[in-house]
Amino acid sequence: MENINLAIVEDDAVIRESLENFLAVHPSLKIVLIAKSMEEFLEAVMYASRPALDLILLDIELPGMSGIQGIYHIRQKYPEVDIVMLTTFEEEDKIFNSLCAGACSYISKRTPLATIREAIFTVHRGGSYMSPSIARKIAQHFMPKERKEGEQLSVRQKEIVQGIVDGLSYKMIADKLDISIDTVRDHIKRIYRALEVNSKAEVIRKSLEGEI
Amino acid sequence: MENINLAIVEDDAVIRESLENFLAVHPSLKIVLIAKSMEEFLEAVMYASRPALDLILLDIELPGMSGIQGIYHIRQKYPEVDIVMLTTFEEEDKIFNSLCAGACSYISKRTPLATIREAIFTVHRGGSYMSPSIARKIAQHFMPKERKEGEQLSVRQKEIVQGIVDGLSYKMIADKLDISIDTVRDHIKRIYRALEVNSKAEVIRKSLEGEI
DNA sequence: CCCCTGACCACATCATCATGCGGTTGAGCC
DNA sequence: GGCTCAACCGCATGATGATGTGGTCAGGGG
Repeated sequence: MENINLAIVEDDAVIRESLENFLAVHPSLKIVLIAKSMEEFLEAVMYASRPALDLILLDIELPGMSGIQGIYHIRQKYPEVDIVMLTTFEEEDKIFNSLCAGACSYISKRTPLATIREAIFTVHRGGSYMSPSIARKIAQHFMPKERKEGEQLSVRQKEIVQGIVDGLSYKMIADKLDISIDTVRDHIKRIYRALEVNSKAEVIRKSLEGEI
Repeated sequence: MENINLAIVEDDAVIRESLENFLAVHPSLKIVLIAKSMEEFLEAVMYASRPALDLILLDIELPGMSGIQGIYHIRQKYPEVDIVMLTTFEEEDKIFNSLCAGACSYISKRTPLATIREAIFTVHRGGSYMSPSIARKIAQHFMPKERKEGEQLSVRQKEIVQGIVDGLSYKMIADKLDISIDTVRDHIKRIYRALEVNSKAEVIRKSLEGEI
């Protein structure tokens, strides 16, 4: 029933070939393209007669263009293709840059081949698989950050912050909370001191990044 | 080697008991507490002599306090405990609210018991497991949002936006990009028109929420 | 060649923000 | 009762932001 056309972009010959050997024998998987770099991949898909690519296994550390840069190129040309990152790197910025660029799965190279294959099917079914350590980093990304003591805001102050984040002016916040604009100023002065900032911009950033 | 003390908070008797029956037989798992609501759970842990709880399986739709509210209470009292959400809901806001509150794993109730048990071990080892459909939603959360046509910014304009997001004043942006402050103003005017906003606040919010 | 566009710059004006100082009032605590 | 503290309010001043009008210059396309 499922029939998945996939591409592999990986510079390490050992990994590339072991992936190829393992995946190729599965009746539902068809490896339509293998490349050692993004440049080679992009070149190849140009000459290929629209291989109806479903999914790409993509390394990050590649010679020339990085895999993350590669994601942008792939999504520009083939927005429908699912991109699965397969890499040794587990740094947060690599993970988030990949996901922000449009990858839909991120797997460690230490993962057993059978699990990688499972992930391919999962992704193709509209799901996603993340290696456990990766998933934990992602979960932590959402968690409330640690705040220095004394950086807590009162309920009222949080209401004011919310107003700022919503793009309201002091006047509008005052109206909304039914207090004087000078009181709004007062609150904001204290908030700035508590958060050690001195502009609405910083408050918004801190708030949106979960540092409140 | 591993020995995990876990609690289950779940109001549905069928699910609760099937979880209990399945998990209890495993030699490494010890179910130290079972509750039908957050209130019952919080009551029970009060009287328990610090059961050295490692992990909690938590439902969202509970009578009384919701599971998401519960996460805050749990993390306040037991910051070290891993929280695994186990629920039928796959709405984005429930997922993200849970993760933001401090859950480190989110699993659909349709998941086979064996997989849930695996997830418990994975989480206890410092990893995380998300159901495929959940993981996909999380991945999509990071992806670049669709923009209305004409809302694209030039490279230079993006640099200006970056400056704004970083909390810089016009003057600082001008210095950084080595242009006049009036030019910065000029760029910002055009950016506001392109994004249909009229304050730095809105630009920061849009930018941080991936709408640029 | 002309036109258009993006990036650059200047000047002007009003609104909003940032910040300091001073003051009241009610809730909670020793 | 006296203390502290959050929330409330007012005033004042300098800095920054928002927006308009107008202009130069270089590069790409018809």
